[in-house]
Amino acid sequence: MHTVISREPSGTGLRPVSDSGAPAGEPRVIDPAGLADEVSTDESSQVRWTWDDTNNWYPALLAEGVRVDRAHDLRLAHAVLRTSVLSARTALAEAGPGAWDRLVPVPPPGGPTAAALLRPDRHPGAEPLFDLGEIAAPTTRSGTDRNSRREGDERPSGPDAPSGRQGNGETLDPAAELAAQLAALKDSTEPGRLRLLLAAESAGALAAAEMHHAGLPWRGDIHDEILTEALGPRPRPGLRPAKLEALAHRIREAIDAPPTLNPDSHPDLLRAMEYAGVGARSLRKWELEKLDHPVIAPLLEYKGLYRLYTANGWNWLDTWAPDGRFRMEYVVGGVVTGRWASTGGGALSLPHNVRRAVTADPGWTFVVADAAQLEPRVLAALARDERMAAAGRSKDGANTDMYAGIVATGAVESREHAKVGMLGAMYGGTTGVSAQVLPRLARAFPQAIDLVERAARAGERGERVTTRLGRSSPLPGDSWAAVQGSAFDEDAGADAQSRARSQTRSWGRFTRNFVVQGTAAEWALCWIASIRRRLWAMGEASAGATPGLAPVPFDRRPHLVFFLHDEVVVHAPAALAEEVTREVRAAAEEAGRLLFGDFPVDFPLSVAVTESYADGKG
DNA sequence: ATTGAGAGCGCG
DNA sequence: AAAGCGCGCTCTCAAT
Repeated sequence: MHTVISREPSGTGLRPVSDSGAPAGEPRVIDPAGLADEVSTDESSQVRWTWDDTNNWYPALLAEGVRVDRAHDLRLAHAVLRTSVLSARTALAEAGPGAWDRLVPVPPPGGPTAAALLRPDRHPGAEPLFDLGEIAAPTTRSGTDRNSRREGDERPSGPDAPSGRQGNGETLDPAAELAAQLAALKDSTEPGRLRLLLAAESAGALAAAEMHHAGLPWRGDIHDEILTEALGPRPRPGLRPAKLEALAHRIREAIDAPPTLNPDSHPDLLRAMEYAGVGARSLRKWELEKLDHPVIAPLLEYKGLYRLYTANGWNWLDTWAPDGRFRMEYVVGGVVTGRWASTGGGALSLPHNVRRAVTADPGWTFVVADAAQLEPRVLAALARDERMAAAGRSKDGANTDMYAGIVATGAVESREHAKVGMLGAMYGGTTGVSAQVLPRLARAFPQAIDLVERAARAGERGERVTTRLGRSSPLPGDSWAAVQGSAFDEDAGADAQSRARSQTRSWGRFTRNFVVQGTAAEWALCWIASIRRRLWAMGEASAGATPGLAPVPFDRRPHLVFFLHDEVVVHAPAALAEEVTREVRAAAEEAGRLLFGDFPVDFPLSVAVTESYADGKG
């Protein structure tokens, strides 16, 4: 049972729709302010709340203390059904692109991204889901404060935000779209897989909104301590931190450069180094490390600290975690493979050296869980390669390292060879150790290697490939075909041909990786969907909720605070850490079964219970 | 002043 | 050791 929530001229529309897409009751229009009550009283009946974009509705509900169990995000679902080969022969996919294809993700409210997206110059050709015309235009930001939070950034959201109409005047009819999607599922070649994918995608959208709402606990004082220790005290605006300034001085001395040399200017620095005879042809870390010259040590140290200062320094702290929480702006399904992306704050590349600032609240703790060697295990299951799966299976409950297991089969000599060999197989490596051991892996695990090879060949032919649950890769763009075509011209030069060949192989590497990375993303989506359901269920009893009274909000129970491709962080009352650990492990088993049924593949986790994220593996 | 590129590095 | 997949972010510099 679905309830479609929509923005109507006279209020918020609620339409009951059966799983077949037929109306299942009288549509109603309610006062937008009453939506939270409506949702919370209906939550017991297992309704799937259906809306255009989760971020248009859910943040406001969370703000009122209402958690949603199940949802259907029409924008995300449409994107999957539009491109999946499993639903290619359905009315939805055969219809031309429409308003639902032009939607862009709605940013979570209250953050810098929401304000930035209101600028009319963003996303030419695409329209945000809210109507620009009805929202006061923010003042244009200057370059220097582009990343700073400001007063007045809040935009209307949830029931107050117009969602029925787009900026270009096209209308979105959520009920009609739901009906089209349910029909597409029914008519697809693998309804079960696609249904699971859409459910997982929408559950992910709920989890992302919840993680944004709760925020990642962030100790600004510890972060400042890390920075001060590494860089010296926070400098006045426009100046370098003391340690960076000192290193800049040493760099100039080592290459006899004038005090005006700015080490941040790559061309200038490279020229000065050439003049001093350092022999560097780039400033890449791993190339500098090969050189022997007095400038190398201070330069490498400078680069490291410079990175910390510019990417995760005091400005970052002010912008992204000013109040003890880092509120990540996840973009669910933001990567072609189905992985999440993020905007702002670099949430998905949080450097290890600042993770010490991620500290649990007093009386609470983190459960940090990481799926060990997720992608090779996914590949083994995807290819139904029993021998590779067996290499990764845990013996007597011990946490088996899959790469060690591969070594134990005798296929390769060392763990390192197993690792780079598998990575090369999944990424399409053609050189070095990875290429050397590939034939041995192919002999030992023919099914698994064959799967990625076939995916690569398909991509090279310009075909789509598809993940376990049905997410298909995009077709190469028009310029791809143009380059291919030009290689077949009568007068095609050698470089046109080699360009075409290199492009072909490159797309093959993309599709080769797509099936593995994309299926791993689906496993992870199922994992967090299961975790969030389990945490909610266990929290009800343990949080001391009283029947008849308002339930304890999700962020006063064990709850997800971070998700990073194959890793989660749960923030939980310390006393519940063991129970949380059990549930997180059970969720991993459940995810494996959902994707691969009874195929005997293990997805072991490494789990740490810790006050600080820095202690949770690395 | 603003914008787009290239370089480089962080994460999985 | 620095190839091969997927991202976001910040810097400089040249073009507008």
